[in-house]
Formats: sequence, structure tokens, C-alpha cells
Amino acid sequence: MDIRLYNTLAREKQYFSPENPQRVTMYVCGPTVYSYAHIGNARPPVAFDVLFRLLRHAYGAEHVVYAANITDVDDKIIAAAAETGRPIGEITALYERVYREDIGALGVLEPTFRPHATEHVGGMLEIIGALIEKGHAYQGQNGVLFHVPSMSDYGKLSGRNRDDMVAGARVEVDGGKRDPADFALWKAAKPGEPKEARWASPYGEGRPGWHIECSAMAKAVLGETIDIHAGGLDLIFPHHENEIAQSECAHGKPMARYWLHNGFLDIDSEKMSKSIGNVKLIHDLLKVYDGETMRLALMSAHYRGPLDWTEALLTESKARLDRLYNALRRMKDAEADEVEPPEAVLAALCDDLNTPLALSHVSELATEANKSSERDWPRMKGELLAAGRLLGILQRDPDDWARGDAGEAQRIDGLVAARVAARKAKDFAEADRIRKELAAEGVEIMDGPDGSTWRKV
RNA sequence: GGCCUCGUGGCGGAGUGGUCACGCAGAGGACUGCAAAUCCUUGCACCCCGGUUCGAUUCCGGGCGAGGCCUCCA
Repeated sequence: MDIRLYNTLAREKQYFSPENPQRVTMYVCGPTVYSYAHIGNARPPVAFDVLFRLLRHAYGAEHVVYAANITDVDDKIIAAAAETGRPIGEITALYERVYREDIGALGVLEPTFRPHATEHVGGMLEIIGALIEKGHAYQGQNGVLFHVPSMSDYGKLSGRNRDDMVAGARVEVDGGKRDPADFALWKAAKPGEPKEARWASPYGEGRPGWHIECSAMAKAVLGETIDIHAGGLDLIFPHHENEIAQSECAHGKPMARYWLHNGFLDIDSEKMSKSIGNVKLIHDLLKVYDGETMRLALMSAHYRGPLDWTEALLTESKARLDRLYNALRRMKDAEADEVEPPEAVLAALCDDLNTPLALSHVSELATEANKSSERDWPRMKGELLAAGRLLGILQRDPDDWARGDAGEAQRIDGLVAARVAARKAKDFAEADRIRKELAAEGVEIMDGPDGSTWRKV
């Protein structure tokens, strides 16, 4: 099975071949936990969750090692602590828990490792030490800086060179910088900053810069060269560029062999931003929409392209899932065969994670299943479920999907039973009355040859 | 200014050098006590102008338009 991935570093789709098929490694930059995550933050974990599932299928679950970090030390966290008067540890623990619950509701599997920045400060200091020793870093007035001109191929990921950057208006030279492009590896603690956000080091008390965290965590849990490093498009520069600079100058070998980046999510065709006031939190959306519906919406566009998050997209995604679960519900009494995912679905995902194409094949599968005779149900059901496993959908009980809350369902069952009795007695007026009553609360009754079923719409 | 995407039917969204995406919504039909679900059928889609080609939505050039990144925003 050949997997092809678009590698930002090469600017083209490439065949993926891991350095060691017994230990395929991937790292995805995770959130800074100072607040609730928004729906845009959900795109990388969902997109690369599909990749994780695909790799596990291709190489065996035990041969894929996936790390997604938690950034739990940062200016914004310090600011949040100062604002609320709560300890840093309390804030980061709370929002990490919420984040994991939120993306869990979107069907995201737990990564193999979930490293925390604060647990790897020692590793960061080791890299910083090596960089200073090799002449790639120096101590400035406010901490330690990476000296960009010391790396000849700096900028290879983003296609940017140092001159371009220096020409950019937003680059400022602060007192201690030898070069305008230099960036912080270690930030000296400022007076008044909490103890929890400062560590002792040979360069004075302080905290790590943002980029060094990922360099150290990736090295600690996965190794000096990893197969796949992924994240949002906006991280290409400066974050990933600087990770490359740090890791490669310190270790003398490539940091990652394939760099993957997901596109941005818009809200109603506008960029999500605090100033527009259209930021949608995963946590809030989950109160309105099912997590699986949201996952399907996120997979409806290719991960590298833009995705426009609209009410219509969610409505459509729900309708699509209803149809797929309906197909499974018809076959609920059949024992699913243990089968491989359908070739077409697999092929679509192998082609740079083409989830829209994969989903189109799942739709075709549902049509086929709906047409199939009972004899073919075990195989059809097996294929649908196997495809769903790869995509992270369709694993729930189809009755539960259609019926919702259990207590509520019992009450509706009673009314539906009364209606069945009325129909049997050919009291169609009463039957229609009950249907109308249930329809008013969004319950749709479906009469079949073996009785009546119903679902929430 | 530099780097980089993208322009597909009512909508979303894949893909391809030459009969099919797929989904949602719509229309017609079958089925049904009536429905729903399901199935079948259906809709002059590929921004504009050149070029290459027997043939381009797909390749090349130009234009127009939209968007992203450019020191800490996924």
C-alpha cells in the first residue's frame, strides 16, 4: 500500500516511506492551554487523526508512535494567571482536560504520547547548550538567542530567506540581538513573574522560548529525526522553520522527513478572529451539534484546503450521517464480517488523505448496502464499519444515533406502540394523530414490513 | 513588496487530456392506508483570453478575481 503525502518541504506529493517501518513516528503541534479551544484548533487533531489511523492500518497499530504536545508554559498562560489570580497549574490542568474532552468528542484517538512542555525543560536546556557550544546561539540581554545567519539553509521550509525577513517591517531589533532575524531560545524571567513560570538555568532564571519546546519534546519521545511533523499552515513560519533550525543545528541531521500542514477554517467565509467576534469554541458547538457530525464536517474538505464552517455545512453533515447510519440500522441484526476497509476508501486516503473522496466511496457503499439482499449484509456491514473505523465515524449503535436520549426514547417507544396498535385496528385517524404529535417534537416514524421504527430529525 | 494557495452545477466538494464523482437541497417515478426510509430517473458545471492537441474543465502563457503567511494565530 503506497501512501503519498504532500510534503511542504518539497512542495509536492511524495511517496511516504518511514525510516523504520517497525517504528513510524509522527508529531503534531498541540495547543497552548490557557483558554477554550476554537473549532479551527480542531482541524489539525482531526486531520492528522485520520493519518494516524491510516498509518496504524498500514504498518500495524503497535508500530506507529504518535506524539501531540501540550504547551503549558507561555506568556498567555502567565497573563491568564495574573488576570484571574489562579495558579498556573490550575489553569493549564483545567484547559488541558477540556481540550482532550472536546477533541475526544470529535472522535480523535489518544496519541501514544502527550508530552508537556514543563516536563521537558531539561531537554530544552540541553539543546540550547549544544547550540551555544556549536556557535549557533548566544546569550543576549534578555536570554539566549538563536543566531539565524549561522545556519546556511535557514528558511528552506517556508521558502523565505533571512534578507526577506529583515526587509519585513515587523522585524525589530531589540537591544541584545546580533541579527534582526534572531529568535529567543530562553527568555529571562521578568520581575514579578510567578515562580511556576521560571526555571533555573546556566543563563539565569527564565523560561523556554516557544519553538524550543517542540524541538525538545519531539526529540525526547520520538527521536532526533522523525518521519512526519504536522501542524497548521500558519506554523510553517516561524514556528516550524525555527524548530528545524534548532534541531538540525544541534543534532546535525534532519528533524523531520515529511512536513504536513493543514489549511485554515473560516466562519461564514470570514477569517475567524476575536476582532470580528466570530470565534466558535469547540466546547460550545458540542452543545448544539453532535461531535461526529462536526467531525464529518471537518472531513468534508481536503485537509490542505480552506474549510468554510457554516450552519448549512453542519446540517448537511448531519443528513449525510443519518443516511449512513440508516443503512447500518437496516442491517442491525446481521453479524458484521471482519473485513479490510474497501480498496477505494483506502486508496483515497493513501492519496494525501483525500477524505472527501473517501467519504464519497462510503456513500456509494451505503447505496450498495441499501440495495443488497440480507445474504450480503454481513459483508456490506463489515465493509461500512471498516471504512468508518479508518475515518473515525459510524462506530456507534445505529439505534442510539437515531433515537438519542434513552429515557426519552422509552416514552416515544410507548407512543409508537400505541400507534402500531391503532394501525392494526385500521384506526388510521388515531395513527395519524400520534404521528403528527411526535412529528411536532421532531420524531419521524418509519413503518416497515416488520413493524415501526423511529428517529430524531 | 516577498513567498504561497485557489477560482467546478442552487449549495458543499473531489477529480480527470476524450461516456460516471459524491453529498445536500429540488423535480418526477416506484414502494406505502397516508407518510418516512429506501431505490430509480432527472438537471446545457468546470472565471476570461490566447496557445499546444484530432480533442482541454484538466497541460502551457497571459489576464481578472478571492484568500493565506511574512517573529510567537491551528
